[in-house]
Amino acid sequence: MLRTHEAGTLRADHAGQTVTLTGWVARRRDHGGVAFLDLRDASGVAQVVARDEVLARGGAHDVRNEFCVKVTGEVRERPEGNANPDLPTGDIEVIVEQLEVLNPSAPLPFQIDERVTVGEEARLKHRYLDLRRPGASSAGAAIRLRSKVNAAAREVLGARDFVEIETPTLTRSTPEGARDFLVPARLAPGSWYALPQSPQLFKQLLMVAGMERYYQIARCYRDEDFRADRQPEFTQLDVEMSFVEQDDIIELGEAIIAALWKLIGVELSAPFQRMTYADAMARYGSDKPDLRFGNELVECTDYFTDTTFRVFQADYVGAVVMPGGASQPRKQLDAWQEWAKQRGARGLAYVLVQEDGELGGPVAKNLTDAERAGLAAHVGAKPGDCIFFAAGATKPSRALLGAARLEIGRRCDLIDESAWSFLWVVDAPLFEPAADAVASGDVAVGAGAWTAVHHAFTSPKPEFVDTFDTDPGAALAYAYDIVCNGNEIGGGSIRIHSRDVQERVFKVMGLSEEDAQEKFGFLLEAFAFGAPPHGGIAFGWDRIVSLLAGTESIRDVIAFPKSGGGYDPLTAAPAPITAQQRKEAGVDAKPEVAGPA
RNA sequence: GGCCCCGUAGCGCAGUUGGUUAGCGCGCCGCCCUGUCACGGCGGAGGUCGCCGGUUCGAGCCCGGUCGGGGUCGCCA
Repeated sequence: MLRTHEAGTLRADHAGQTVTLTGWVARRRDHGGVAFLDLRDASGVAQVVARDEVLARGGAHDVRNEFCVKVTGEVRERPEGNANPDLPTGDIEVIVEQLEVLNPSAPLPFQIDERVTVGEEARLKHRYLDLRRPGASSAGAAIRLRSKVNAAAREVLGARDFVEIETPTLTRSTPEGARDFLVPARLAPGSWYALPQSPQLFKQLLMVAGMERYYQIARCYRDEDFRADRQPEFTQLDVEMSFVEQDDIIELGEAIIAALWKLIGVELSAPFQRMTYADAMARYGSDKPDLRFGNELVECTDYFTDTTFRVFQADYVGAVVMPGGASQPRKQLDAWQEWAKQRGARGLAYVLVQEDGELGGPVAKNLTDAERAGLAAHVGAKPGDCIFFAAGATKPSRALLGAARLEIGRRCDLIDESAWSFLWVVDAPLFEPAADAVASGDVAVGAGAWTAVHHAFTSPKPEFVDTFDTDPGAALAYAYDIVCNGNEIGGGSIRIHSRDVQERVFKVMGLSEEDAQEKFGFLLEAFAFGAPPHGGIAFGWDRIVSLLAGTESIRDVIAFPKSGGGYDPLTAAPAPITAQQRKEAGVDAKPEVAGPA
């Protein structure tokens, strides 16, 4: 090693020792006759003092920020009154005897200082400098935490005899949910690999292979539009087990999550709360409710069952209360309408509960005296509150109210930011009407009236095995999602292992025998050879690390993230290819026509 | 793809109703400084105001378009 000690580890009991440190000049305070350098390495910072002959020989005056240097000198307790209580190494300093510049630094594109704010674009373009920035909330600290998170998960899984197995990243395009990234196959012009959206099919094959307990910290690829919490390549902790039931996977999931949160000093008590999908939707208008605060939706359909107000003559009427919302200025209430319209709703009806208990707002005068009399009590509103209503089809109305609940939680400061709320959402429907999926632009896998909510290999719960194809709308999936503070951080299911059930599921989805063979033939064939009952789960690793690190975005926990549009500001990828590359890749090969168009 | 916000010096930002030479902090360069710790002092350099077009006597500012970034909804089993 070029050094004998790490800068951040020096303490008063090192006094008298001659040490050699290596690192970067974090800051210099040059007094002419004496110069102080803060020398930073990964362990922290130590003050280095250069004086007299070292100064005279030159060097110390010329050293600037972020020069990479090697310093040899004696550790000394700082003179009386000069200790710095803000630094772990503040009691000591190193008196330079030798200073060697290992590598100078060009002027920096931005300052490497935890106090200075720098825009994300600049930080990503010079990510290696961004990662060099110190501090507990720095990007570098998040990346280091991520490594510990990986290790903790491996420890839990290793102790339970899980096998870590890598699966291909060049694979076949299969109709899952998202758009595939495609890679041209040079040796088969006109044919393409796809990057996996997840190792789903491979991990099921590994169960057929008798591995019994598989996991992988797997990179996944989905070619979809961007969001703050989305990257075109992202990471899952992917797990699959044979001979298990839902409770086994849930118990394992809780053990992993508990081990991760222990890293940040949080002791979680298992088992976590469970809630049915139906409950979550009814009470929170979301399949991933944030339980750090209450303020639940209130069902009002029955309350208004005989109403004369036409807006409330709907399949569903629900409400959510905004505490203290009655005092919002008109402009603010109008802004809520805009907010609702942005979400595709017509608006957001509201009633203001005045301090004297009278109801105000445009909706109130459309209600009968009897409706007005009991309304505040029915929804649990107090004088001074605002009641928001949604009426119409059940699903979108609840979604709107759920979004309003979250917005109210934020605006009214109802969320306990120090709390960790974990829950499992279970008993989701197995299918949804394909019309819903098509209406929302989804690409239905099959041509049927129904499409899988989770994916086509999710088993119905045992009690629906006989009836799911005669009454698809009622069937519940043997699936589970884990939710933390309103974020879905993982989800999985017990898979179908029976040929018969799988064929019936495909049939409900309108997937013909031939289609199924064409798309998943290799999996179906594998299942013919004594496939064991199995199930698993995948955790959204980036989001989990982001929650643990307390960062706004998953970008902060990825070493080299992409910015909007899938662009990498550092390498400037994606980039054009040469004509030669294009020719070799076979990108322009004309596929053979399969049949009449 | 829809909607909203932002592009001014290397970085972070200000710039009034459209009006003379576009400012501030940090950083950068030079000189000075022996106990600082976000050291300090003096001096200096650095700008096609994202780009194209329009309105105007005159545009950083107003209008249209475009590119880039961020957010949000759609989408993401």
